Amino acid sequence: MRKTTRTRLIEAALEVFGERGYHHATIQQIVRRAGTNVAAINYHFGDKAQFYGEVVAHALNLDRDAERIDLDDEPPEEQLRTFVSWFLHHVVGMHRPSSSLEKIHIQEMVNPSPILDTLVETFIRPNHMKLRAIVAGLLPDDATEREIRHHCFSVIGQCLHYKFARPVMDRLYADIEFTEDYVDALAEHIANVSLAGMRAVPHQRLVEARSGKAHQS
Amino acid sequence: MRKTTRTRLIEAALEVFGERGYHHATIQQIVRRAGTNVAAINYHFGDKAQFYGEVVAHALNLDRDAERIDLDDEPPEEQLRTFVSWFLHHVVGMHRPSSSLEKIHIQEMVNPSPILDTLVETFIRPNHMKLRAIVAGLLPDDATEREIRHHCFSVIGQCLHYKFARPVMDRLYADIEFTEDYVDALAEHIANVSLAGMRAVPHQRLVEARSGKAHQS
DNA sequence: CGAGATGTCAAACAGGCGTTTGAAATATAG
DNA sequence: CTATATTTCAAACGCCTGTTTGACATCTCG
Repeated sequence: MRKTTRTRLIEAALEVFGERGYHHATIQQIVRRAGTNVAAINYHFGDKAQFYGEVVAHALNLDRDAERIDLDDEPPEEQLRTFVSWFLHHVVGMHRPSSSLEKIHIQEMVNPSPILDTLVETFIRPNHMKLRAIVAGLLPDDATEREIRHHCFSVIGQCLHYKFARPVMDRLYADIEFTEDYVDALAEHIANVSLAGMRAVPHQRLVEARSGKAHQS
Repeated sequence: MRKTTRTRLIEAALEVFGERGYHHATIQQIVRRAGTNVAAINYHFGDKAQFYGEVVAHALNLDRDAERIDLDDEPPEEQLRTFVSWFLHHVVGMHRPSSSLEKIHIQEMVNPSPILDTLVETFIRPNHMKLRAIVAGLLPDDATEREIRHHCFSVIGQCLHYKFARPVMDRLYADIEFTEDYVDALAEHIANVSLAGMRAVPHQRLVEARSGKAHQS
């Protein structure tokens, strides 16, 4: 049995929404890629917004079945390295084409649509909590919520920069090529910086305590 | 003498382009804020693209006269802390309204227009080179180009994350408030992580050398 | 003053967008 | 097979872009 128009639309829309984002993607582009015409959107999904909602829901279902990283029996440092490498390769998707859900994830970050709430709860928060657990295991036991948060954001921020700042990077340094090996090296660098930052926390507290006393006296 | 329509247009456009970005900003919004009508754009600037070009050029001129950070006689660590704090407060612009040029800088990163080339050469590269000099001073003397670059991107990436990921952060943690004090704390955190990352470089080389030998044997 | 250059404005234009329509094609039942 | 429901399609609609037009107002200077 041939694919229904409905599924062809969803698959085409996954690509187009991933490439252009919700606002920039046009219904024309989607239906052309799906081999049908604009009225099909209205017939099957109502309007563009509802259509986008169903497309994201479909992508989230696909993702549920996808391979997951598991890093349970590794030491915490290795867990972080694995996570960073996975995040850089898959979510940031530098050398191989990343999945459509991850592309939409990126698009929603820079141009949020109402669907972002669902995306955060279903996709982003679980991944964030995974990282949070790793970071909490690397920081001292009495680390505050805020400290854990900040170190998580440091990790993610370093990774995402290579996605968001690509146009600027290419102009600053014309010779960067994001081969698979280079992304591996990037992952190692980011993990090293992050681990060093977390290991330095106890020492920083001493420094702060000292300057705190200096302020008081 | 009252302001000419031309300058009123440029000033209004600086705000609107900074808020919405080039593609999302409409001529209607700009001329309404400037108190004139759409034909003025065509008369004074030709079309929207040329208009945007002159607006950015104007913003770059304004920036030339703006206050600059100078961090010559401070120790390298303090230079980095000053830079991070300045970058977070001004470019990322978290608590007080950032300048229009910096808003446009952010907009162009996520949705590049042809003007990005000029922006990189005139505004971004100089700032990047300033950071590069600081980072080079903090790394070992034999640090490679690539190492310096990566540590620069780690610093900037951590900072910009608080701009680009704000919609997601607000949903992950509803209670974050970006007061001036909090941004100061963020700046300290980012500088700490980055400095720890750079100080760890010699140690990492030992580790790599060892694992390199292990691979060979 | 008053003619010519300069600046402003409301209105219309062309093009792209999402959406709707009504008829034609296809599939599904009785 | 016939009748009914479902799905597809080309065309048109209304809306909002950026752009252009031609008339009108304002300023400049001999």
